[in-house]
Amino acid sequence: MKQSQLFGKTTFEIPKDETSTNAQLLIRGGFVDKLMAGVYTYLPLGKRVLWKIENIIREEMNDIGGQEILMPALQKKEDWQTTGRWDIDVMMKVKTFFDKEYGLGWTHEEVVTPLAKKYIRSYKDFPFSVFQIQTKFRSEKRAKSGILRGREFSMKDLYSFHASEKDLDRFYDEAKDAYFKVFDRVGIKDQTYLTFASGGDFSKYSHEFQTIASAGEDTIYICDKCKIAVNKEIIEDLKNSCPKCGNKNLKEEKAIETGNIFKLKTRFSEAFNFKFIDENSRENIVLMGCYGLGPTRLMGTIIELSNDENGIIWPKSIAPYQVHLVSLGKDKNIINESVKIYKSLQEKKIEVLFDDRDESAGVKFKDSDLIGIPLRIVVSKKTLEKDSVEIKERQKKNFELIQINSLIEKIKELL
RNA sequence: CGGGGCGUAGCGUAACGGCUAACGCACUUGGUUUGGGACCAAGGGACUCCGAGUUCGAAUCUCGGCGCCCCGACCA
Repeated sequence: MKQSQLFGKTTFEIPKDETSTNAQLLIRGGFVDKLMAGVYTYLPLGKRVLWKIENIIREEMNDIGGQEILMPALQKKEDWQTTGRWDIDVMMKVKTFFDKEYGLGWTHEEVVTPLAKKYIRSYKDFPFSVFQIQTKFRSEKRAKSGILRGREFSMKDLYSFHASEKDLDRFYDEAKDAYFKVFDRVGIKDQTYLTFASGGDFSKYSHEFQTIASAGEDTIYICDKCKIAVNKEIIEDLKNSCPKCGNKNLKEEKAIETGNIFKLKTRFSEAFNFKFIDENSRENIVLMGCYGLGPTRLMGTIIELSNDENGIIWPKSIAPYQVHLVSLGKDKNIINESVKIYKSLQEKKIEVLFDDRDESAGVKFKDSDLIGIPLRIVVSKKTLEKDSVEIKERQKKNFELIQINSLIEKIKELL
């Protein structure tokens, strides 16, 4: 992609109404645009990052047998009334000209349960799980912290269905592992803790995945021995101790809830009377689990964790482009060589953003740091005199001069 | 939803109740520059959030609405 053609623009000014790091950097870097409180447009750069995060999640969900579907965001009022959740304050409702009401989905149990019931009757069909990556709507009383808490946001929600509690437990653990694989691949595993939290109206405890960050809204207590944590909301129930080893010496931290998994058990299967026929030809109630992970929140969290005074530092796995090719100077030779390199990278399927703009070196370097692409390659008069280009990793201070004919090799080594 | 703050050009800001609403960034044209947010010259762009009121006169004061941000409560 040529940067001169890129839709979206970097800006030096800090948006007045944004105080969170993620929103400031995303807006300044031209990744997102705010339409209103908690509602953002993802511009080309931001959309690419989101796309990569979603794909990582998608792969891990596929790996544990999740089958991707897409459910409607516009939902039936009657189904929400069935579970008694129609009149919940986070629910956004829409009304037609003829006063017919619909709900906008903030979760999908009310769709997925009747859906599964329609197709599944026999024990032979269990277990199974379906997931989607979709837009959720929540009427937050106060949207805040940039893309960390929006009123419209992207969500991966997985729902699993089981014939026995034992099988639900098994899958629940597999999902837990899959979540940590996602956190590992997007570079925040070390800061992310499996956290005991309240179970809502479904079960005693649920598990959250809490990522340590000063921008976090949650307070958790970490047991260093077990690498697990407890959410403040239940720490007193547990007598201020680790639920695994009883350790009372817990460390308090601020954290962002990046994921949440629940054993729903029979909460929704009962509401919708979702039963199956077992081996003995008897009817049995279905057991369910649900597993949420928000790509947009994950994106914001990663920025909160990975930035410096100059901008974002994207992990390689989710950077909008792998390489930022920056040409300095208007000299024909420089332009020709840069275009040549640009084309050769494209041929090798290396994702490259080519800063071909007629801007000063200062502007280009500042923008490059702000956008935060992992590898920066500079082509200038100086480097060309030695048939070379300069290559620099975003998170490092020093650069290296490298011969143009061995550039591709070097890039592959660094990526 | 309670408390606080703020709405002026695309963005960031200025303007005592009084002249044609000013400046920087961005944008357009021409020229000089090109290794860490360059310079010169010439331009275009505003129903000062909306609606009432006070006043000879309102961006400025008053009331109401809407929006945005922060703190809290609530929440993926």
